[in-house]
Amino acid sequence: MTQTHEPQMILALLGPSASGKTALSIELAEKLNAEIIALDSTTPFKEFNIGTSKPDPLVRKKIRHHLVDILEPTDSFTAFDFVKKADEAISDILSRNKLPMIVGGTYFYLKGLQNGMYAIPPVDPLIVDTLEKEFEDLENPLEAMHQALQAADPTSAKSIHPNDRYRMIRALAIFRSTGKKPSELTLTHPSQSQNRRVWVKYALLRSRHDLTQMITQRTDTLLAQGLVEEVKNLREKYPTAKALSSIGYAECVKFLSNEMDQKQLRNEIIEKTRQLAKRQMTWLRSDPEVRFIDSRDAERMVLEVSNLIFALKNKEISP
RNA sequence: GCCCAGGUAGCUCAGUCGGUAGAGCAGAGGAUUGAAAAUCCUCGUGUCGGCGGUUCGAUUCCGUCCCUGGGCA
Repeated sequence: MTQTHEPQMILALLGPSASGKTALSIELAEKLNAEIIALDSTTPFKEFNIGTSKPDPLVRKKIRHHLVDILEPTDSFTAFDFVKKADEAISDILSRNKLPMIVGGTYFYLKGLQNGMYAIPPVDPLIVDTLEKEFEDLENPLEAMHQALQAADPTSAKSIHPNDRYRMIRALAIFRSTGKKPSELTLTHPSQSQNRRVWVKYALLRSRHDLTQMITQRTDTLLAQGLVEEVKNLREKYPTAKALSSIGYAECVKFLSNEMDQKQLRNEIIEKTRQLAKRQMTWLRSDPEVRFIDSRDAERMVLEVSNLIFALKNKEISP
């Protein structure tokens, strides 16, 4: 660790869906002179507005948001794309002497950003297609897949459940495409200054009861804002857009195809969102670095973070 | 009023040729490295509608009552 490079602090504000991250992030960003990077899988897409609960343009004029509205609805977006773009945004924000603040609930992306991703070229989709076809006609595709994986990379076969079709295909595709065993790949970080970075991660904690209420409330708001109409247009213009299968959108698509009524639509969006929130909580609990806070602790957070920034600038602590 | 079909887990329903019961969904917990708002794993005791009868033993058979559908009057 050289003393010539001062540590760089990155703040993350996490929490389950509808926990109130967005509102709090605006407040914090103003007080901490921060810019926001959206940690989200659907927010990058233009025209997906209501269902993604994007901050409105007025707010975004005040506080700069990165990774929002950067892609056409039919573009693809992966964890790797996120890591690359988020890393660029971090460097950019730091170069302007501001605080990068990552806000969102897609923890899988954050993990990639913090720990790095496999340094392999993208797998040709054709390889995946071929693999799918190879197995689909067999009498027991899952078992055959697992056996193939066992032969290619026993370590992966041990850690991937025989029913986890998606991960088996991915591992086999990596093996076929690179000739390397997925279990032997190492993670590489896109940024050279990675070891200077200090991560401070907070997560908004809410009681299950409160969260359910907030999810219900938000679902009603989205519907009142015209989510169905938005989906109707998007489905006509971009029927193949991947984001149409995300929560809120997928349910509206079903509603528009008369597969459910208005009441079921509302209930299913609430249900799916709650299930998402539950999975998000599992990620957060598994990370010992995450500090859980109550939304009323915003002032304390500002103080803590300000002190940390000051300390880092004066090199009182080392990363 | 009569006839038929039902009343079993929070919901939808299997099942027990009589030995106190199990799936899907919901719910809870977990995993997770290029689709992740995706995908996958684990977790199932409930007066088997009430009361009586037969029986060593009834949720299962019989009787009766109640409730819900549907039909006939």
